Amino acid sequence: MFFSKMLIPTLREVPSDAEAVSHILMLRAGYIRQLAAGIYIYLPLSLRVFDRIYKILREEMNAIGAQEISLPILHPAEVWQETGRWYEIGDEMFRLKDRTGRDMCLGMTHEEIMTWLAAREIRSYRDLPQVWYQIETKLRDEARPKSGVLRTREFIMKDSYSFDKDEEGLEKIYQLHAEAYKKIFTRCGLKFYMVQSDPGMMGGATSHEFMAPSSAGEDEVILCSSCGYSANIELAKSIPHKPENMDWEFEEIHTPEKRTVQEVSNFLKIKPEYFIKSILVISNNTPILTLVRGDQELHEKKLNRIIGKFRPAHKQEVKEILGVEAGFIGPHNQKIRIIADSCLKEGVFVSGANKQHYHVKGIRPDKDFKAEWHDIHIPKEGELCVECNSPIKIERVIEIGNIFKLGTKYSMPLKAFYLDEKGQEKPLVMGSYGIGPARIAAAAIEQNYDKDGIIWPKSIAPFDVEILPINVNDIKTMEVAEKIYKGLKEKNIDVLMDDRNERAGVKFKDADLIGIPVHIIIGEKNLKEGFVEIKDRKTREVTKVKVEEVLSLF
RNA sequence: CGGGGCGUAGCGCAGCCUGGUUUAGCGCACCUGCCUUGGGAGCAGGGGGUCGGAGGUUCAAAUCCUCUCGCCCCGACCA
Repeated sequence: MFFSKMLIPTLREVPSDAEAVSHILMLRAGYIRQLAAGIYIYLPLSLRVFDRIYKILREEMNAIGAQEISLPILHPAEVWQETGRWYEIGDEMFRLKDRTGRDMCLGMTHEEIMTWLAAREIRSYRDLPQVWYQIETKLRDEARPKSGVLRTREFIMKDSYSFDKDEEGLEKIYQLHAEAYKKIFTRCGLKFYMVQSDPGMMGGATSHEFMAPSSAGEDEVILCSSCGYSANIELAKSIPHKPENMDWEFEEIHTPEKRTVQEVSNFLKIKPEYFIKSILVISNNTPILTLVRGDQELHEKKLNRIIGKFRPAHKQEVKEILGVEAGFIGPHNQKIRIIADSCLKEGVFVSGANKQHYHVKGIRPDKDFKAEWHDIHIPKEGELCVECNSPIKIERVIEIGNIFKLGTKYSMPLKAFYLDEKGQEKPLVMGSYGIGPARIAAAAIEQNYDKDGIIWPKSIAPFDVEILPINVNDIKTMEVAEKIYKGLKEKNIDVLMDDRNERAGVKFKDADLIGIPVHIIIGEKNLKEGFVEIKDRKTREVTKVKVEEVLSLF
């Protein structure tokens, strides 16, 4: 491919509304343009990257026996109504009507449609298992599209769905997917972790996420380097360090106008880790008192899984329900439900006294209050692993894939049944598995760039080699350039030739920006001695090579 | 949806506070010519703007006021 024939609109300056590295570089290097919030145009260079990612996806999916099919993006409402998601999902679903007034929606995922198909076409245990996948567009009306291509409203996803006769079969195909995913991300040149993830409010099911470490990510995971425990921070458990046990007697202390943990801590000269932080929340119109240690924060998602939807109580409500101003509330003598973080189970603490301007010191769990114990704090770096007691690390990550055990959540309502060996009708046991190719590309950039531009992993680069003839008006230069170009193409190497009549600086800058892994630089001076240069984009190492020997290196 | 920021040429920005010396400007990009060819060259000439939109105040609005649309960031959300 010749540079002059390809749409590669590079930008010298950083577009003002881009912040994430991958966003800036994809814009500057001429890979994408933005049409509207969360809606992108993919230019020729990015299509080449995607094609390479798709190829890897197909190879690895086919290798585990998955079959590619293609489902519509436009769906009739009825299918979604049957599983109830038509009603459960809110504004995130794009909805529309056809000309006859029939309700339709744009697919944000394809469990319903795949199950619809399975319900019609799978009848016998002899047909099982089946794994179907597609690489198709999804549409979600995201509340906040962000970070360029990382969170968009329209995006392509590789999604596969497995149908089995039982849990055992599901487990097997789930593991096959996990292995395939590891191969895929490894082949794409990414650093990644497979972590436990929140299966959502549906309960029961297991799920894992594949996470590429990057500061541009929206998620955080905790990692234990000693036993390998890894989980999304939304459900990750951890053990906070235990402070030395104090042998305080129960006593009320006057703490005038001292409300926050920090204020009381300073006032009493007692560290926050000896405090019980009491937070009143309202769930289902019922007040619940939640307790975390003074140096911890309440993890709303974790609490959400225990008590369902909730909101913090208003100041006025605290006074009405507990009879004392927020800031002086505590767990003892409370009659309402109490949920406390496990790290408060042992020890002697300070908390509000349920009396204006007073706190109590020497409060003991179980003796002075009863609670349901759960891990409800936000984990912090350096806390201990629940599995092996080693210090944990926290890293920011981009979610690049997930795998889900669905069970019969979709097969039941959509009546996707099969007949087993005994002629008994049973629901298909399902799993679903997703990968976002655009996120792979963006994560690859986030993990591989320098001040001059992108450094693509070889496997997903838009081209393998870029040839840079410095002076296109020099006949000898062009002769050699074209010879190498042809030779590489014959070897099935994807090569971009910068045939533009531009100054050397412009070509070098653009080549570095675009990030093709290998550059062959053809300059007049070197050529006089029979040499060209081969430059490694990543290491910037340049080697002089005899013109005749170039092709043998590839 | 809450909080913050920003909309002036393709891109990056100045001008706005304090309305009129602005025929709306600068850098880059673009077009023509010369020159140049190893890290985004130089000189000369040139094209490109309903100042996001609507309404209002005023003799006069990019500039002040009201409404509205769009985009970005933080948070909530993310089946």
